[in-house]
Amino acid sequence: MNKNDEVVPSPGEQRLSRASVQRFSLYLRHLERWNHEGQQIVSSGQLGEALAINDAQVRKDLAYLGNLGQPGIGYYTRELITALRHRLGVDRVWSAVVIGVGNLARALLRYRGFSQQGFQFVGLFDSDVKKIGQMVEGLEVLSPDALPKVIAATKAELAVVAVPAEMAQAVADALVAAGIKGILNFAPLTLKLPQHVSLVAVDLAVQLEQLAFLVHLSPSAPEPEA
Amino acid sequence: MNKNDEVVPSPGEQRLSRASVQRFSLYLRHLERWNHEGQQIVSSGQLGEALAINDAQVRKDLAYLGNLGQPGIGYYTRELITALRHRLGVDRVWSAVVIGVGNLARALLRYRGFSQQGFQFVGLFDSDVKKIGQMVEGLEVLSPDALPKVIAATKAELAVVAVPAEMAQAVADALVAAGIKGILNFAPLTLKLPQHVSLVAVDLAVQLEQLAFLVHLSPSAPEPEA
DNA sequence: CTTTGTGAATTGGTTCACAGCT
DNA sequence: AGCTGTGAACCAATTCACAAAG
Repeated sequence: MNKNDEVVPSPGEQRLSRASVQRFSLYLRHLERWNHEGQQIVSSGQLGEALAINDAQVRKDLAYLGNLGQPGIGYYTRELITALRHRLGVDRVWSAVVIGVGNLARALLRYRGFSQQGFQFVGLFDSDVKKIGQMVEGLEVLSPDALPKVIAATKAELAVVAVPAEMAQAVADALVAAGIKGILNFAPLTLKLPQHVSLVAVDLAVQLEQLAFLVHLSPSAPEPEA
Repeated sequence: MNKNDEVVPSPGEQRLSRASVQRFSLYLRHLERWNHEGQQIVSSGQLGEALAINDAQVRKDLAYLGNLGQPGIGYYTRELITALRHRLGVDRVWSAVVIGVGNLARALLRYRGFSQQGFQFVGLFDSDVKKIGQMVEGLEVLSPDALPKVIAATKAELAVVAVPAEMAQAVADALVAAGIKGILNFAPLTLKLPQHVSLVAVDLAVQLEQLAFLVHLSPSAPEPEA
């Protein structure tokens, strides 16, 4: 089959598998640590071992970043990091608002990994009047009424929804109306969003159930094979 | 088509796709709500719409539970719930310990969804001497030294690891040594575990990066097609 | 007529295996 | 020698499409 004109790999955007993007963040984390430890070169085998995946998989993934690999050598750590950050879109600052000031929100706000990766929280909202006005991790808790103004003023593009399930869809609708571009949802329901708003959902109860299930049907006898 | 001997669906364990299990928890959540609202019958189309997936997918998934569907009718909500809970292994109580008493742990402890699904937290551990002895959500914070005893005494099978990355592998090793069967890991690293211990990992920073990436390459123009 | 259950087709993702570069 | 990049093979998951059941 000739492939001259069928699928031209346009230099800007190759097709990249949903799953490989999941791994990009993980590569990045390991690379940043190794870079920090002074390691200047890294191989697909090393990365594969760290993430417990096949080395060919790693090369396939990294090939999406361009031909950064040096045959016989490996990849230059710094170069990979730069390319990954660029590809993931984290080579710039992302502003995010957080709706729902519970323990989960506090955990997120306090986690310094975010600022290291270029995320900053620029607004904190809760409909509980007892919380409004409080300072939490350096931010004042505001009424959700202020959402449109704050989002417009800060140009926040991302939002974290950490409210009870009953309120989550209404909150999401307000966020969409205010022009937010992506939502990280922790509320245990399936949010309905217009397709131009991106969604990542994390349901902690589902994860724990998942684990229970794995244990439930786990090979209880550790096979005596190396 | 005879199916007598080729792939005998042994009543105990059919092969079930990893991905479909991910969805079982989600089906269960919707079904429980609908059941609560008095809906006695549900169709694959309804479930598919709720989770934004194909209806054939739903039927394939549910077929793993046995032939519960009534052609021309749908599924009986109660029956589905019972079967799902049984299959997921959540038709019993699971005991879990939590290591690392930060905001994330508090969020988990406070979330009532867990107890509703049959999860109970029976031990809370932190190596910070300032936290040891404190009461948190009705549990006393203990030193990690007490892990083996508590796990033996409570027969806890699951553990939630919510400690900083530097400590996580050591904590995991201690949990494995104490006989834990599954770990839900929130620390941002890839834990190395013996294969008889199950693992579910949730990395919040990765999820936020994922979202940034989606927005980064999102079709910024909402296509004017219905 | 509605909805299930499921082979067949399709799509997507992973692993293999090796040519080619250093 | 060692390691990358990638077509081909393989495996897994999703969707199609339709026969069978109520």
